[in-house]
Amino acid sequence: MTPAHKQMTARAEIFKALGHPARLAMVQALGDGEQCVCDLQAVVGSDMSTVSKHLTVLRHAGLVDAEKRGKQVFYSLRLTCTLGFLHCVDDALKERGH
Amino acid sequence: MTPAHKQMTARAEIFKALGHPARLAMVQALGDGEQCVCDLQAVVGSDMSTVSKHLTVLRHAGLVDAEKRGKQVFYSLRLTCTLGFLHCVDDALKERGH
DNA sequence: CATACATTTTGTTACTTGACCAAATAACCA
DNA sequence: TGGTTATTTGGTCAAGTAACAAAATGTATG
Repeated sequence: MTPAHKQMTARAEIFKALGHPARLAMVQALGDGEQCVCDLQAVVGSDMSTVSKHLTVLRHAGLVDAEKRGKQVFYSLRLTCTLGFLHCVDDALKERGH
Repeated sequence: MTPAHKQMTARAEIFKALGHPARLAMVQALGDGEQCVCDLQAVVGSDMSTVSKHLTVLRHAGLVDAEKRGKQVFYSLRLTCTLGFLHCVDDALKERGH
């Protein structure tokens, strides 16, 4: 694998991690500050185990950080520039709406 | 499906489209200006039919535009803010490298 | 120590994706 | 028109992804 290809693969991991509605919703929620898994489950509404797996994907991609405090695990947004790009994406989607 | 969920799904389409090394490489190449499919095939090095399918994904996501001129089809970058986010992603990856 | 609680891990199953090949379309040229 | 080039489409198959349920882990509290 060439270095250029390696770089593209590393980048793609990040986009793949963001390429799911539930994970995007969680990233957006984390824009307001850290949240425990239970909070995020309330946001996306799926099974807790499913939510946990989604968070693992985001964590491995380096998009979020996890910190255990007591019984709970708190997640926070690491790659905050994602929020800015989300904004641009939304503008583009809005335009297409008409 | 709630409107919020619908919005997340629409966003996710865009990230999914970017979640592949070949498609990212093509988006980056298009940052320099429009390119025909043959140029993009040279960039990613896969079968032309594979490249064409990748471009279909990018087009459906609204990330690129296509215009046929003569025998060739020229693709151009539509969602140019992607390049800025790519830059931020690269910075994050660079940090992690050390 | 036993129990309850928050989260993760491990199956299992259905579904989606990506690669290549071969065939189809579309535009130009002799 | 017949041939050549550029691109897309359809088929097939292996690999990856997502959901839920059940079991496992780790941490506080009675």
